[in-house]
Amino acid sequence: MAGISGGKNYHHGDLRNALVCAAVDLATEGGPERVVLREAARRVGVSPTAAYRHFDGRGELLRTVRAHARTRLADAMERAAAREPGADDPVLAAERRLGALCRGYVGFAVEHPGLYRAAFQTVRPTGTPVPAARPPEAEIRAFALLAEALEALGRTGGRRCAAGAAAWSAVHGLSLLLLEGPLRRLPAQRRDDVVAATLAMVVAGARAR
Amino acid sequence: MAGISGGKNYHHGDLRNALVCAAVDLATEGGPERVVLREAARRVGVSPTAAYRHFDGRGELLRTVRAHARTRLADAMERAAAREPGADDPVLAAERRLGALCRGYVGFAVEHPGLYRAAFQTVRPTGTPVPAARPPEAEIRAFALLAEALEALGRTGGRRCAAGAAAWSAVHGLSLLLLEGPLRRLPAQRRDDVVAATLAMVVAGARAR
DNA sequence: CGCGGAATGTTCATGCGGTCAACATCGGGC
DNA sequence: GCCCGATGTTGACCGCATGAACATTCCGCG
Repeated sequence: MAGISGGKNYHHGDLRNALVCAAVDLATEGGPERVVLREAARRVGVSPTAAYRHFDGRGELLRTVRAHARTRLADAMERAAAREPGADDPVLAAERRLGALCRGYVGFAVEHPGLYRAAFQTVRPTGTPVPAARPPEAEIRAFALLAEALEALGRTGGRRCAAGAAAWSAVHGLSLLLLEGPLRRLPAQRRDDVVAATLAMVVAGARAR
Repeated sequence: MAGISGGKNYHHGDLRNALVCAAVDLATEGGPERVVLREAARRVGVSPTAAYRHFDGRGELLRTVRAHARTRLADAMERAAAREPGADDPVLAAERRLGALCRGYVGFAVEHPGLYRAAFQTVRPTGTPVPAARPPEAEIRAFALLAEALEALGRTGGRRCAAGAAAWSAVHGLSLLLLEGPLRRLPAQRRDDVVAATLAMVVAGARAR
């Protein structure tokens, strides 16, 4: 795993970065709950408390992983959309793009379950204060991509955000049901059926608007 | 909280039950991650290890809470559907029922965030073996309710399960985004918009089938 | 009626994780 | 060349899960 952000160069050289990479690996392997300070430090070969020079604690480490994971998710969606063949009909093209983005979303979730869960699971580990209020989903590119695709699909009834959130709900819920919910361990065939049905619902919802 | 299942009557009298109730309370207050053996035991006034006479460990306690939460969710959905006025047109009635079930679902999630999360969050606490494979979503009444409502709505193209899962994905994803996802802290007005948009998508998906 | 085993709880101990305070070390600027 | 601050380390404390050994209580059987 290459460096993620700029780094220092003192004793270790690049501890913050190294810890983030280790933490991302941990999340990839076992989801956010396995992102554990001591283990990250261990993997980097440093004492547990060293991390406190770079992070406010486990919480901030997790938040950093989350940002990373969200970026990778959006990248995966864009790659999926880029692979999608274009179409002459702009509406058809827009529908295809929407579908491809959704498939990219769910595909990422299925391929990197741990990382995906880390991207959204906002479970504050016991007694953490509620974070400051921010404009809701502004910084989440995955959402923006869906909302844009829906907008391109035509009249979203002035409710661009709501429509985007609906589509997002569908792919997010599907991903979680498949990953850690009751649909995990669904045979591949039926899983594809479910994914197809959900995509159909999303597209139908966009059309019907 | 009244008893949930049959109980013993030895030393404590009804320890298993008392522990389950305490655990459900904990989940209600702070979600599954706050369902912690020691605290449940503390609340019941018993030593931590006493719980091991009744549960295999924290995991089983959580599973019990989960079953309880799922039942309550389905109950809430049925209550919501029962409150919904009927309609002469059977299709309209079916659509109304589907909508009511979905609102009941999301409403339960919003009203009892912790319990709702406990109902589905299947995060095994580090290194638990994968549970035995079972018929996927058989025992989850919430899902069955949605699938039935969709079926009543007409031709589900032989893909009853898939269609149900799609609807389920939508309400589940919506609930989680609202609860612990990036949509939490959305002002009430916009939240209603998002819920409405999602329901519209579900119904449109059912129509378009 | 009373005894003995099983069911139920308790105490003690181990190991892991988060976090803090005090201490050690290194590196670069003066 | 020295000193301060940035970076790490040690040691300690606390909560949690869990297992082993021990204590207590109940209940059925003789």
